[in-house]
Order: sequence, then C-alpha cells, then structure tokens
Amino acid sequence: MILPLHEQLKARVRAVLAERYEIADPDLAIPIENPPNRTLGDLGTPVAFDLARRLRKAPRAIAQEIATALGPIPGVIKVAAAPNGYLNVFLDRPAFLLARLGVAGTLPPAPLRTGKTIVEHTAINPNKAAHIGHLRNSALGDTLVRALRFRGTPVEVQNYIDDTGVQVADVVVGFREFENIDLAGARHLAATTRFDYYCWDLYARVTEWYDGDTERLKVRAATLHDIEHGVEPTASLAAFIADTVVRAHLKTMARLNIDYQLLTWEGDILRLKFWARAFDVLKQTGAVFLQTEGRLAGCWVMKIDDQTVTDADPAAGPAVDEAEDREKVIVRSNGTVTYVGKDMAYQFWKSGLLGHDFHYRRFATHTNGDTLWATTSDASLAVAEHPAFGAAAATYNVIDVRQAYLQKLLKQALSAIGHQAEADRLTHFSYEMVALSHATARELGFAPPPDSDEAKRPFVEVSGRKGLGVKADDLIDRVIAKALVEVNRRQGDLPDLERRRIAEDIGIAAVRYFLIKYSRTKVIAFDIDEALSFEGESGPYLQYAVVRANNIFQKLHDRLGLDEAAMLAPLPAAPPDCINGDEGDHELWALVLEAARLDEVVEQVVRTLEFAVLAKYGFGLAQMFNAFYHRAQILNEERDDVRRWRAAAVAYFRRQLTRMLDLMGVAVPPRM
RNA sequence: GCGCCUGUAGCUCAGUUGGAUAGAGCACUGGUUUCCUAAACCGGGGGUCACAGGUUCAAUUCCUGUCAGGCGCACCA
Repeated sequence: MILPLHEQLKARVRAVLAERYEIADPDLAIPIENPPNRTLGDLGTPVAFDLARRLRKAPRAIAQEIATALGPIPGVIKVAAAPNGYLNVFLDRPAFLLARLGVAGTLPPAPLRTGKTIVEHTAINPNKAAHIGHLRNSALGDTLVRALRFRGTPVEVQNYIDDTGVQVADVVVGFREFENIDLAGARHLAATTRFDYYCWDLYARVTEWYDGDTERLKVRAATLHDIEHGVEPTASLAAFIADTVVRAHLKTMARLNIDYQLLTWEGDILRLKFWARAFDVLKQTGAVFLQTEGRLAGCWVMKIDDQTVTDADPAAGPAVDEAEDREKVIVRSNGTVTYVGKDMAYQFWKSGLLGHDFHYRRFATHTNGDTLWATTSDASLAVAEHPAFGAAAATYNVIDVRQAYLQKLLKQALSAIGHQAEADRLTHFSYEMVALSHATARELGFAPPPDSDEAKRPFVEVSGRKGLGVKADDLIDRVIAKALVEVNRRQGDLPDLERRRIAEDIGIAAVRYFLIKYSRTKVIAFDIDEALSFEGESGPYLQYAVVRANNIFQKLHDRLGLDEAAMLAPLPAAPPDCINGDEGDHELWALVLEAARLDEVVEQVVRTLEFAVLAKYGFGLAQMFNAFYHRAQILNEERDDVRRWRAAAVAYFRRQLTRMLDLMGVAVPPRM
C-alpha cells in the first residue's frame, strides 16, 4: 500500500511551494512517479520542470531548494535532486516493509467511501449458451466490482435479463415451428439435455428459416406480441426458456467465480409500468416530445445532442450542413416503446429517479450462502424483507462499444430531465468485441471462402445468429482438461479429486487472465491455442509464482517448525543491511516496493477502466519474484538476518499477488 | 457522409497524468536442474513508434491533416 505515502508527499511539497515560492495554485499537480530503478530513488516527481519557467531557474536548482526545504517526512530517509531536475525520494526500507507486514509500526487507515455504486454486467440474451464474447463482458464487469470493493466502495452487482425480446421469441418460434414442443416438452428437454446448447443450435436454425422467406418474420412478431402481453401458452414457454437458460448462464459464470446480487428482468419493468412513469417525467420536462411533421410524425422523439452542432464556431453562422435535425424515436407511432425507452426507465430506477420499485424474490443461493435476488412483478411472490436495491450514487453499465450510441442517449436523457449530476455519474464501460482468429474459426468448421471479403479481414466475427462462436463452457472445459494433463504429470501422487480441483483453479486463471490482459479498446481475435498456453504471460504464471512463495513457507514450517510470524518477529532488531542493499543489490527492496503498488494500480484501473494495467502489473510482479527466487535462496541461506529479510519480502509479495489474483476472481492452488 | 476506436519488433500486445535508456510474451537462438517446483531463470538477434506538420524544456503519449483497418449512426434489440 503506497498511496497514503504519495498523499503525504504531495502535501509536503505543496506546503514547501507555498512557503518558499508563494505558489498556492490548487490546480498545480504534483505528479508522483516511479523512478526507473532503485538507485535513482523510490518515488520521484518532475514538479521542478513545471516551475522552471515560472521561477526563471534551472529545474535542478529548484529541485535542490525543495529538497532542502522539505524537512523530515515520516518514512522518508532522504530526498535528493537528480542532475536532470527530478526530485527523488528514498524511503525507510525496513520500516516500510515491517509496517506493511504488521510486524512493527502502523499504517494510516484506508479512506472511507460511501455512496453505493451499481455495476451492471453480463446481460446475455437468455436464449442460448454463453460464448467467449459474453465472457469478456463478465470478466471485465466482475473485476470492476472487485476493484471497487478493494478500495472500499459499496457495490451492487446487477445482471439485466432481456426475457421479453426478439431473441427469446426466436427460440420459442423454433420450439413450435420445428419441434412441436410445448411447455411440458421443454421441461422434459431441460431435464435431459444441455438445454442452453440445444437452444444455441435451434436459434441458428430459426435465423436460417427467416432468411428463407421474410414472410416468416410475421411469426416472430406475433410471438413477441404474445410474450409481451402474457398470452398463453406462448408466455409460459418463453418464461421457462428464459429462466432455464439464465440458470445455465449463472452456472457457467459461477465456474469463473463470477456472481451477482440481483437479476433485473425486463418483463418486470414492462409489467410494473416503469415506462409509463419514466414517460411522464420525460414528457413533463420536454425531453421527449410528440413529433407532428416529417417522416417521424406521430412518434415521441428525443433530440440527439450532436457534438458537431454544439462545437460549431458561432462566427461561421448556423450549421447549415445540419440539414435534418437528428431525432431518436422513443415511442413508435403505433404506441409501442422502443428498447431505448425501456432502458431509460431502468436507468432512472438505478439512479433513484423513478419513484417506483420492483418486488423482489429469492432466485438462488450462492455457494457462500448469500441470496441471489431477482425482481418480480408478482406481488404474491414478493419477499417483504430484502436488501435495498437501486437508487445508487453512481452507475457503471458494462456493454460493448457497439452500444456506445445508445448509452450516450441514456446519459442525455438523464441530463434532459434535469439531472446532470446523475448523468455525470453514469459510466458506459465500453470494450471491444471478441472475434475469432482464422485458425480457430477453421477449427470450428467456419472457414470463409477464399478470396471472399470475410477471408481478407483480420478476424472472423462471432455470430450467435449463425451459431458461430466458441461456447464459454466448451472453452472452460478444454482449458481445464489441458491443465489436468499438466497437473497429472507433476502431481501424480495427489488424489484424483485434488488434482481436478487444482486443474480447475489453473483453468480459471488462464481464461480470466486472457480476457483481462488486452486493452478494452482492442478487438480480441480469439485463438484457442493461445488461450490454452500456460507459459509466459498467463494466469497460471502468476499462480505459479505464489505457489512457489507459499512452498518456501511450507518448507520452513516442515523442516524448521517456523511459521511466518516466527520468521519475521526478530526483524525489528535485525541488521537492515540486506534490505538496504548495502552490497549494491536492491533486488529485494525492488520486489517489496513493487508489491506495495497494488493500491496505486487499482486506483489507476478504476480511473481508466483499463484492466490490462492490472494484469500487466500482476505479471510484472510475478516476474520480479521469479527472478528473485532464482537468485536469493531462503532455506539454504545461512546468514540469519539475510534469510529473514528475504522471507519478509516473499511474505509481502505473496500477500499482495494473492490479493491481486483475487481481484481477477482467481484462487491460488496448493500445488502446481 | 458524420461519429467513435485502432495502427509500436516476424506474430500478439504493453508503454501510467507528456518525463529519466521504447518494453513483454510468443517464435528463433545459446545456456541453467545432486539446488525453496524448469508452468521457471539467465543471455542473444530483431524498431522509420503508419505518414506529414504543429505545441512543449521534453511527444509513442497532446493538436491538425493524410493513409490503412474495425465499429456505430433504423418507428431492430
């Protein structure tokens, strides 16, 4: 944990600037950076560069003046001006490490955060099995949830279920038109097959069927109407399909240690007339109005804020090129609501602006005993005692980049009804999609014809409609199977069940690391061989580093009867030469300092929503440890103080990397 | 047409709020195992940071333009 130290340092530098140069500019940033190596310092700031012009002095001279004026700072042993003008800070290494291990000294308390944050992620159409594209959403969403909780933010995790949309309707059509299966038949099927896989294939067949004759789309429209209006037997069949597939999704996600607190069902938003409520507000404020002329006559529309209009140079006159006003239809001329409208109602509820609430029912129980709640519109199913849902101070919607336009409309709706603050606290966590590498598409039997446009593209697009994609469970199964082969080879003496569990931990790490390690703005061209690789930059590499660290303590215990506490207890009185690098070797300290940066990295990750940074940090930390591990022995080290300082560094490292892995939902297996 | 994103080593990607010597994995190649686990470690080769301007003490990073690729812009969801 290093952020409190950053804050302390910034405050001191700020105070010196005020005293000595009468600079009290609250906007002046004091960036705290990490010098490239430990000889230069442990923390550094280029603040003198900014001041050079202002003070008409060389950066180095300024840095020197600040350094002498700073005075003693707790935890800091030396402040030095580098020849190039950087101001570098050297920390009290033994004190730093011992405080963080809880052996001596104290740490400042973590900042208290209030204000519930809602994170909505996953939101898979409940009409077929989940695929890798969905996994990217869930892995990012779940990591965001864990990162927010890590820094003390209260979080409510929601999974939105579109149970009344076309996609579910399509599968209902398939059941009836192709299979002649009714509710009882569907129940039987669900009890005897992989229902979500069955729907996957059926859905692809239905889209093909529509393509054969567009007249058939009328069947879809009629089915959708029946679902929305609760017309039997269609409504019950649709509800059963959605419920069954959602449970399959939850099971898939649970394999990756991803869970939720509330499932919000679109059908409930409809039946509880959330839209009517939201519509009132939108009409009252004029955000949505009835268009009386043009091609959208008879529709209720919302004006779309266009950057090009607002940013236009006023001197250039009115934006003549903006020939048509851009308007988004919210209520169609036939009186039905578009899904944007439904989404607005949901968002108003999330932001605490609807003045209406769902009923709630228990949907399932997590392995830890917690209840997974679901919304309901049926008062007879409602449970009186339930947590308070919705009405959050901030919202994150985890949805891929293709929805950016609609998420912008959502934000705009909030500000249009006079809630700019809520709009500002709504974040579209957008990320690029997952496609398939050509090699993997070929392996799945989807080779585009040579010389076609498809073949020339850098990747092959996943398509649920075509049934083209890697199913999440298939991927997880394959990765675990691969891990099991490796575990069997290395840990043959362990019982079957134990080996299986280790392989699962490893498989989860491989999949989750893979989904996190790319920048969110980058399309992942998913390649199965790459995902199955456990060498180099991979989840298992990180786990392996912690397993080795844990092994050292296991061996210390087995051979010498020493546990971690006993190993570390004498350190406050031990000579600190080893950690201070008096022999010119700063590797041990470098490992400690890097391990301490977890909170800094989490802050950065929450600020930028760039989880690749977290992944790279974990990998880099594991790399540092592995190098250290090879160079600095502990069990075979004879100098007592050296051995204990090394053990302390390893103890802190394993603690921090274990926490980092937990942020990805990854556990550390006992052996690998 | 308009908007958003991307372009860095053979391939896949990092590069923080503009800051110290542009990095990693894979692939290629040479080495390390009587040693706390070789899913590891150490070394080597490999760069017009797409291109052209601009701002700055400092640009892979910010701005403008060009080129190339991806995505989005429905009374679908």
